[in-house]
Amino acid sequence: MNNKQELPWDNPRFRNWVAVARACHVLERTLAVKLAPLDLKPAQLDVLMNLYRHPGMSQHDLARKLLVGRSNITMLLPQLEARGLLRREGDEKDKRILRLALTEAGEALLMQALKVHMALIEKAMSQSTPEQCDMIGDQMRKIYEVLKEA
Amino acid sequence: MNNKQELPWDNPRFRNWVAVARACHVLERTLAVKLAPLDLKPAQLDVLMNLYRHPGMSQHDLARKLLVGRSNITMLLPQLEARGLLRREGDEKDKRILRLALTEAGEALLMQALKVHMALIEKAMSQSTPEQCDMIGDQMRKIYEVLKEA
DNA sequence: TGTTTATTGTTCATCTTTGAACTATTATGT
DNA sequence: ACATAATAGTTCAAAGATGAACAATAAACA
Repeated sequence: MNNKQELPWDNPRFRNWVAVARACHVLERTLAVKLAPLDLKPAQLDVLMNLYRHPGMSQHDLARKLLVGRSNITMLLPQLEARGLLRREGDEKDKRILRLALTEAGEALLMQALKVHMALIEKAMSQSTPEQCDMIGDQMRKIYEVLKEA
Repeated sequence: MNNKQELPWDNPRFRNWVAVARACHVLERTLAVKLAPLDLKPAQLDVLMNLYRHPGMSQHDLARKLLVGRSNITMLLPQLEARGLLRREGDEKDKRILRLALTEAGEALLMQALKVHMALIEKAMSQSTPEQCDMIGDQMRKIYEVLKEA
């Protein structure tokens, strides 16, 4: 009669992870709306953020950071480059590599977008104490490490 | 000289949320890989899960649950229906509405997929104590509530 | 009742994302 | 040096997601 295995919904880990996924999804969606006035999408913001923190990175590095395919980057960058938000220049030693960096305009737009992003996250996480917030971050970093190489 | 506003990366809430988003992303990606043998994608699994828990729901309800547009559902369902995983039958009282339900085959496939999903989540969250896990879930549900109506 | 407004689901054009195949370049191993 | 592997980036076709416009139906209300 035991045709129904223990159902996932009875498992706290499952239920709680579903909540994580849902929260992520709404926040991403909301961010897209709030970013629209800047004519920027979340994926593009991710690019700008990474280039700000790691100027000179290659497209391959960027793809790995963003957890997307290389071709995705290839399709994504020309739009941003055409808007004068970033530069691509070939590495001198390794002619396969394109080094990426923000322009002034790119950095300026990033700062505007970060205000929006920041405000949204503040609002979302305003319910958590600093300790809770850090604990969440710690756990999530562990999850990332566990799954990264799986 | 204060040309750089306080940078988001100095803000714990920002850093920690980035970790949440990254963890979500890898888990989703990993799930897609592990689900491939069943010829099922995460989005399709979401559909099956919701129909299992809420049989008879409409496409509109499903779209809201999944946080996607109605047209997305319209494009998604025929594939699953053609595979005999679910039924769509018109509501008798309101002829606009299509009521959705899993078939036996759909339920069977769902159970297989849930094993995979469950195992992945167990692995990911194995580092957390039950208390931490519940706390994370509670916070995420709050975030969802805060953003849902924003 | 009859008219207006809302809701459900579909269609369609557009944009994104993806992965495989390809070119060019560098690294490795004999 | 030479052949073979691996790597960076691009191209392209296929699949997915999105939102606006639309048809059918139901609700609200005069």
